[in-house]
Amino acid sequence: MFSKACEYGIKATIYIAVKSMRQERVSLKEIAEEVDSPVAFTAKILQSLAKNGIIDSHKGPTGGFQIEETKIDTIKLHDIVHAIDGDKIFSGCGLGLEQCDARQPCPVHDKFVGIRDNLKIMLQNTSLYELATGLEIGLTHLKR
Amino acid sequence: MFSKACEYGIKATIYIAVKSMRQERVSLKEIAEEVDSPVAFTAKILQSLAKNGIIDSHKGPTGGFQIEETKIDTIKLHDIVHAIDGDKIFSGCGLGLEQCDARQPCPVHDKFVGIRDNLKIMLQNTSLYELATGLEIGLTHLKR
DNA sequence: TTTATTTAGGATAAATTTGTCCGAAATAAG
DNA sequence: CTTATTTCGGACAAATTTATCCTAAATAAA
Repeated sequence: MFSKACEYGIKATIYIAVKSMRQERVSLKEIAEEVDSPVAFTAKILQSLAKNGIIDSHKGPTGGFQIEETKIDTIKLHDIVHAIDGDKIFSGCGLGLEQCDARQPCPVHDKFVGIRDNLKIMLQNTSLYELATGLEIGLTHLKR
Repeated sequence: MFSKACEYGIKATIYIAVKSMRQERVSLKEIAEEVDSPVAFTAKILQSLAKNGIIDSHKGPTGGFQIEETKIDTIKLHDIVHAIDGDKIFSGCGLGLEQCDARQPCPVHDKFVGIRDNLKIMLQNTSLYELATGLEIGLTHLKR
């Protein structure tokens, strides 16, 4: 469903959010450990999240990643996925046709659109805040 | 959402079904043309569909692919996807965790399961017959 | 100012998916 | 039986995704 890059990116962002709610900055190394993801690859993903304004990055000693606390509940899962994978998940024909819409649909158009709308709505309605809170209170986990 | 292999496989199967309803067998070449897919790659996909009993294949002159007419309305989109991609679309954690279930969920577990159940139900409820019929009466299309 | 630490970013490599090529096997028809 | 046609199946190649490595740039602290 999601690419590996997205999986790592979502996990990392949630972890950063939890720490940010405690006014703590986290290093790439710590993130990769806590999220069980390859360090260098995770670095790339965090880079693109930073470029997209989802997270803040700081170089040097005491550097690391963090998220503005006020942003944590405005950021949605949708924003994270979009920053990493673009909108290819949300657009395009289910069977790969160039021209496919309600007027000239492919055989699965309607059914496919329905599912994808569900996905999009879910992503747009899920806030980073609720994901981070669930993790912080031990309701959910990020490793293994 | 679907792999390229799946996209080609679904389109090919629908096309074969339409022809089979007219008691016609179709060659790989014709399928690839009508479905706008790479010939050799399509051959591999048809091979695995044949091995999985979704379609029948016949070698030699007048050979080609077809689907038992009685099967056309019992075959579901789910069967095609499953034959090509296995059940990796239907199982596994949304964030790639090894252990993730209702008791020890990842942060997106519940939301993800909901979407995937929708997808599964849709695939299980969509028959090859309805897809083929829609194409035959010109309601849908497979090219471009 | 120097040093240690941390992210940025480019080059490269490994793995997977997508796609091609070609000879073998089957089989219908002359 | 021979030939032409069609799928089968293995080897190979290209493209994309995933992952690593290394140097540069920034920056905090001694």
